[in-house]
Amino acid sequence: MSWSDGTDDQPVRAAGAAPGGGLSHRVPELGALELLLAVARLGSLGRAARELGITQPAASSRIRSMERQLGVGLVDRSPRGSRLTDAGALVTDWARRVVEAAEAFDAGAQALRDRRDSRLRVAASMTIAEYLLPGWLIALRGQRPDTAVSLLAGNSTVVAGRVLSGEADLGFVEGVSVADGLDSVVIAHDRLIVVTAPGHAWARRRRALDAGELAATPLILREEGSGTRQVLDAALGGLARPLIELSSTTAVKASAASGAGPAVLSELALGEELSARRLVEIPVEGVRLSRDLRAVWPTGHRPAGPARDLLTLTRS
Amino acid sequence: MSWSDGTDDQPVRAAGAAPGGGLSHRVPELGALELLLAVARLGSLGRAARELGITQPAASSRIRSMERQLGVGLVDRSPRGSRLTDAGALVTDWARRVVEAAEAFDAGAQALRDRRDSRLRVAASMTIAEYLLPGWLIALRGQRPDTAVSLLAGNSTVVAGRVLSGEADLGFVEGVSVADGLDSVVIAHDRLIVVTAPGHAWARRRRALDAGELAATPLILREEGSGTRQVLDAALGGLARPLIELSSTTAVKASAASGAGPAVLSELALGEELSARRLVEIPVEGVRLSRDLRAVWPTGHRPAGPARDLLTLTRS
DNA sequence: TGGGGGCATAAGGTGGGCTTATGAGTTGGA
DNA sequence: TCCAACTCATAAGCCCACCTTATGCCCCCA
Repeated sequence: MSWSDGTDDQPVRAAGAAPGGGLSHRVPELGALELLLAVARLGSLGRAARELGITQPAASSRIRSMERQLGVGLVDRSPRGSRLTDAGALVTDWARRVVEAAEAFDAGAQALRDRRDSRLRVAASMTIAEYLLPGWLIALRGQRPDTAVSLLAGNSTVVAGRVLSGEADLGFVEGVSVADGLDSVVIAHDRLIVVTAPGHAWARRRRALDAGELAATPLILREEGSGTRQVLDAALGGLARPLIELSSTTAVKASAASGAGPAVLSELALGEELSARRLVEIPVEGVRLSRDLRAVWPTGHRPAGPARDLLTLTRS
Repeated sequence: MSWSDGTDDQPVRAAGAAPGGGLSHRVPELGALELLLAVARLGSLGRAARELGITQPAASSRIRSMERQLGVGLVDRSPRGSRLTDAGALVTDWARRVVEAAEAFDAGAQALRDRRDSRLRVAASMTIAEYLLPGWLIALRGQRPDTAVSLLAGNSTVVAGRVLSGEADLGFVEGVSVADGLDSVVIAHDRLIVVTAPGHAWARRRRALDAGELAATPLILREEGSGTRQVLDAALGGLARPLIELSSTTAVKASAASGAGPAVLSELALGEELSARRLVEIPVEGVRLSRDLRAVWPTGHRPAGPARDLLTLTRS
């Protein structure tokens, strides 16, 4: 073997596409990615192994097999510790994204268990549960690690019912009206955005779209009955014309990004697509495409304890 | 066993936080998440199994063990196929995020191998390689599945050198100046953003910050020498005052989100943090915090073939 | 010069996930 | 009416990936 001295600053090298199929055969398991992050942070295979509760040989072998799998050296080993290579630093950044998504998955899934001993029972609409709640739960766990949270997801009616009946301590709903017997506070805004592929003609417009143009143009949309569709129909007066109707937000994004046409999506569902310019936002004026996201609780029973902690987190 | 009829619309239930430690023990492996997505899309365990190249019993067992692991039923089985439960739909949405991050990881890692047969050799600065290139590679793979891409990441000087020497077909750099002998086109803008936790005093300001205020306030920053730090120092005239210096973008985000103070970060590094309001943007005026991201190639040798395809993808 | 921290290698155990083989429920057409 | 085709579940067995323990080499420093 060769102890590299860790000072060679040769740039990262890399190459080629492969046949494809079976993502999990080409991407290391989550445990290996976690290990890589620990090595990057702690500067030693052994320390990283201890932190994850495995032995040093296990860590050594796992990093090595990850390097074999990727075909790239990730770590410069030396008798004084281990540092990432340039390629390793890049891979670690990409790995961090995967692990962060896994953390959000974990936070959500934890709350999806029906546990009687939970100290905070939350009811939330689908959009909020999908996009916002995992992040809140991670933040709440950071502040109050011992707070067990349970989540019930449903439409606004279900959420209101659970909160009113005391089966949930705090609710989160989207929509303009709030059921009788509930107090609420606006915690965020769900804005619908018109997007196209960067190459689309609208991406080069200088003027904002108006309601007439939007209503006259066939759009890539979620199916009728979806939340975003309802808001759009209401804003346009029930006139939205579908170019294609798709059943998942992901399919709509993919279709729009491939240039099939303009799409309308919640800004919560976009994010990386916009910053990476896979999709670009088309300004719109004269159309009310936003709705409030609200926390709700029984009138007069201002949230206290863990519910108050969560509410504080979510408010601007 | 019981064939559920798939029509019971009871809402999603869920609960509680757990001790912690060992993310990979609580989150299913990537292969299992992929399988879940395939089941959701195809509506049948068997079809999903065939698509992934495994047998139906393997798929059945894997979904079942995932349900055990998460403590939540994900799929309603019936003799006519399988549909997601409400909880399963939510879990699937979260899983999709993980798999998308894994796809970006894969696209990047593929390109990080040193392959001689690659048809397109790209050199890119770190920021671009980290945040933008994986998405471009996924898009390029969608259009030209047979194009093998190799990636070399380094600073602007290295990138320019490789492109000039013909070792790279196309380069991507950040910064104001372009080396002699290179033509370039602006493909995107890297804007630095001032962010704070939502509870920070600045989040309630009505006026935009000016250069003086920004220079006078200690900020959470990347270490000296980092790209974002250079831009900030240049914009402020070398005056940026660090409150804390951290060595990774992630650490800066975490620190700012916990309320330690204002931070300055590339908008590429933010995204979900902003839309989920873990961080909020503070408007700034009178300071030039943006720089161009450019594609570069040897003067006169306009990119052709795969390089042209990639260039087209990246341009607005 | 010995101790401690770093990493690698070798040998052995265990379990998760795969396969094949089979059975049972539902649907629809011969 | 019954068989073919689809769905999923269960059982038995195999194999490999990953872990552990035990050991050795290298380097630095007191």
